[in-house]
Amino acid sequence: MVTVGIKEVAQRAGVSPGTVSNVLNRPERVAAATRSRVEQAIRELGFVRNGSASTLRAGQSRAVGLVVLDVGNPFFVEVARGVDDVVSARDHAVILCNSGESPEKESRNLRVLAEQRVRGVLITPAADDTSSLLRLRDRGVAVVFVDHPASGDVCSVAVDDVAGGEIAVRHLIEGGARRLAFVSGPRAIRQCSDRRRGALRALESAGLPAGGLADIVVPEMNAHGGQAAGRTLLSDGLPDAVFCANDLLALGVLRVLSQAGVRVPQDVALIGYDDIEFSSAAAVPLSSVRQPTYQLGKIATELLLDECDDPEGHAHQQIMFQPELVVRESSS
Amino acid sequence: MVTVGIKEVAQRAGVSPGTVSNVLNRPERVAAATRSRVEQAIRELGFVRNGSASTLRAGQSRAVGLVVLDVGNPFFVEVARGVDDVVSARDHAVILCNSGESPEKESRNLRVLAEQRVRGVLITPAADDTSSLLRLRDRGVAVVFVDHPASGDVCSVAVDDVAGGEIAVRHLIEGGARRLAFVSGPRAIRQCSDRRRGALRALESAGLPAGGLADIVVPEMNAHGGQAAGRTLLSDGLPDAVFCANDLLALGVLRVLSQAGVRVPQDVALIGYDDIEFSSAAAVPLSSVRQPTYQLGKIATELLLDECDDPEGHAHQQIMFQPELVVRESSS
DNA sequence: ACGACCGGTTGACACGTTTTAATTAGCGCG
DNA sequence: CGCGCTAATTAAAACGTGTCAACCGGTCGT
Repeated sequence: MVTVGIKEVAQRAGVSPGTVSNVLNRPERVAAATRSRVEQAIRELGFVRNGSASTLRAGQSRAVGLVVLDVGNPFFVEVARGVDDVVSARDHAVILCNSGESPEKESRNLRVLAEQRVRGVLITPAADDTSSLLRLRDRGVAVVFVDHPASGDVCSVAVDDVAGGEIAVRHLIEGGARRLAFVSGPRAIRQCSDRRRGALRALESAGLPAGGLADIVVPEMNAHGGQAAGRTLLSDGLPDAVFCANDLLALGVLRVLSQAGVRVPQDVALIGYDDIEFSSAAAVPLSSVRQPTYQLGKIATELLLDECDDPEGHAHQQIMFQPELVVRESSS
Repeated sequence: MVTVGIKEVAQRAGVSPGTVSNVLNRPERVAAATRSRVEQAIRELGFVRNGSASTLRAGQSRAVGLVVLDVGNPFFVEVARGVDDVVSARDHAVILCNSGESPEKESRNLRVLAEQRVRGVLITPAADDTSSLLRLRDRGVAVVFVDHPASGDVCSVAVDDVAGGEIAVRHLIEGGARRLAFVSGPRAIRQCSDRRRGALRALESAGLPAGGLADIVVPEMNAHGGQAAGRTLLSDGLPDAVFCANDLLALGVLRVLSQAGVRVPQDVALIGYDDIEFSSAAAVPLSSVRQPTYQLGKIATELLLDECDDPEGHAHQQIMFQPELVVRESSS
């Protein structure tokens, strides 16, 4: 493998390396004739710019990192689409990382991103301790929280999860439920604790005791976790209704209950969260709480790149969307 | 932002930059006392190695590219898990790219990967023209085809799609179907044409005319495409059975048919492909053709990294798995 | 006691690009 | 005809790391 660099191109085109660099980065500064000569040399030699060298010289790359809790969750895939569209439009790249809800994997990913000298990081933190992120920010890497509200000195884009939990549970109560269960991942995940807070608030408004909400915590917020939760529900005795912290959990629960002969919604009402595409196609179409997912990614990225492009004149914003109840068969 | 590099660390630890580099890359060559002094300096200064400089010096990065047809498809997400596990275990990183079945986006992605000087590329090609990939390979970037059989001079890991199409359609015929429809993405996608070939072969074995298979081609192999196909089926007149080139298409078809009052499988039998997790939880649990998805990613990555580590002593392999029929309600 | 040897460390250079200041060529105008 | 001006191009100096040959002080073997 012969390494063809900028100077081989220069030699072939009969110009200096600097001119080749100009053709690549500020074509308007070089005479048309020279430019086309250089471009031809590039084609003939199959030259590809060395990104590491550019990045080294520039001090930072034209990439941003996106760290999500679970790439297997369609919610985050949709967020990633929003991110990717904006990032591509601004001629940057995305490095997608999966933390799998684990703080250790998260910090490993952040280290890699720091080594790559990304311009900024979009992240849904796995734990409430965001100190390492703020350290990153102090080292000059812009940070925006996605689906995680922040305070004051950092940008964030989120959806009101307390409100979401509240409308979900209010809906279940209006359907006649009195004894409820809340299925979620670890409480350390903010989405889980907030949605639970909303649920409790709905109970309170309805004059029901907080004890009316049974907590079922599973280690991972996916369909397997949901199935485990479903088995717990079966052995512990069924409530009137189940509120799941996301749709994957709800689908898992639905599956186990159905196999055990429990009818949804007649025996147990069920509602999920995120309104992923598959929910409407489920065995029993799933009620859910819809979030502006694509927008979340899109706006977070715009905030991030704006901050990168003008770090001084940038005012941190905390944006909060409102979720929306989607009622289907599983709860009516 | 002060840039703290290897020499600031060296100065603080009272050693030369070369020694710091050795601590980072070959810790065994440096005396324990010196090493811990350097490590402490690293911690105190919050030093993070500059990946671009390493890559530049080394000539290639410790990353591989993974280019898939659709990150929204759980099939590829599962492949990506297999890739990620192996890549992480070998202390590398993966850059995930989405070609969206478009050759243009694919080549854009490949250019970025080439600029990043990745060690190798795992790719499910969007079109049959793989010449640009072979050019990449000649430039020293290892290439492994994923879910795409190759010939001779390149590694590949695939599943026998002709056999998959055949067992799917044989199953439908055994269930009594005579007039069939095949819903797929563009014929240029190899998976589509191969599965169709298998379907035709099954028809032939059963002594049925090739005209018994109606083709419905949609631009994208996702649930939206499936819904479009479903509407076409409704307006063109229903066949006895529908074979979809993947589960997302099948879920879309199922949805439209159900809404129109068509009963599955009584009025129309339906089978998908990939056996994604959601298929078993669908309104009518979906029959499908299962592939060793995680293995696909895992083995492809091992092949790739082996080739990178020993380019000379590497013999290209073409691995072909056999798919497996999974019968559920939608076809029985 | 002397040379060979060895583990540990150093310094300098190379990797490929971008950028800045300097140089040259071209041109109109006095 | 020469002056100054602009446009085009160039040469050289970074960016931060990895490597390699050289070096140094000490230990072992004869």
